[in-house]
Amino acid sequence: MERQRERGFKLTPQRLAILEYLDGNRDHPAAEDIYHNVKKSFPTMSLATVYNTLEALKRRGEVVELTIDPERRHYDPNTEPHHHLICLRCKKIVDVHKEFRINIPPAQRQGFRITGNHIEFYGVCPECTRKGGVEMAVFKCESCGATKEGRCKPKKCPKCGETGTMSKQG
Amino acid sequence: MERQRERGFKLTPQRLAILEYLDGNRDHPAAEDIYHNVKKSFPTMSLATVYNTLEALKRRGEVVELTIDPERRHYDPNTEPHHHLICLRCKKIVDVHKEFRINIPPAQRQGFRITGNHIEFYGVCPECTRKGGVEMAVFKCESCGATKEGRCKPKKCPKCGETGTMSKQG
DNA sequence: ATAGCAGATAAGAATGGTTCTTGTCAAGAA
DNA sequence: TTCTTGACAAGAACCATTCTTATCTGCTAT
Repeated sequence: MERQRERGFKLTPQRLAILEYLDGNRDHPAAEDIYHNVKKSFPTMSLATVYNTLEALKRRGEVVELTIDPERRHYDPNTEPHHHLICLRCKKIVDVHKEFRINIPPAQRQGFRITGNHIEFYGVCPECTRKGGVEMAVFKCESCGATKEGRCKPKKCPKCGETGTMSKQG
Repeated sequence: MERQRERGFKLTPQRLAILEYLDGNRDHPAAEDIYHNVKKSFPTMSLATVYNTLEALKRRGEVVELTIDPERRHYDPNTEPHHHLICLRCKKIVDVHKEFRINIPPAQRQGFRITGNHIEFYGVCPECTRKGGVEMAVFKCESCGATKEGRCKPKKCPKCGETGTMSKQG
């Protein structure tokens, strides 16, 4: 990811913190995820700044907005064209780094000038497949103590929004 | 589309009106679109009823929810697996009725059990291509009088929400 | 330097699509 | 009839996102 002060994009400490969190991140975080994580090392960070920065990065093509999840938008710092695998159980999103040569015949093209495509593969991730049947577990947040029932460990606490703090309860 | 009273789904007049509006509709309407149009012939219709009905139809697999547009959810009464063409200018969504044989190699599958896929083709629709350059026009709603500037005729009035009421202003 | 400008920030209000709540009502069962 | 169930309308609540406002900071030209 470019980190230069150029074309009216000022690299402020806040933006740098967001860029650093995003850099190499493969979790497709939502704005709130970014906010909560960057806030740890930058307590005065505002959610509006996260949105502003994401908007600027989007315009500069340094981040891609994913509209896979109807609840919230997710952001992908990986801007090379790629596709996504979506777990229908735990809603996890993972990248697919393979080019598929899909040529849509002119008859189906309906006059459109096609410039790109994106494939969403739906399925069940290995973790959820393993927990296969109806097996349920309770997960507790180490940070705020909230609990949640589910088949897979939630990436993010549904209460306090922290990521990576949920662990399986005996 | 099935129109039978079965498995706890009561075919009330409201639901019938929604089903009739949806049946054969190729415009991928949002909940608000359905609400405004059904309201014409059913003035007491509530937006909550539209959402309830869409939820019920979704659970019964009679309608598919599209999360292509980050602004609002769109509903497609065409439940056969198909793909979509999206105009990046006017945000129009049209169906692509062709099966693409995409087999994702096990190395890329990352342990997922794949059950389906959906391809979004991005491009520019024929209407927007025609208006190619920077040409802009003003469109006025015949219903509420609101005006909007743009390259293509908006399907829906941004103010009153009626569809098909926008026409080009001299 | 100093003033002035442009863009960034924090805080919180506003927006708007979706969901929830409440009270009412109609249809079918007992 | 009375009970139960589900649907309805109206509006409140919710929550992700956007907007507004008032600072604040770092440039630039005077």
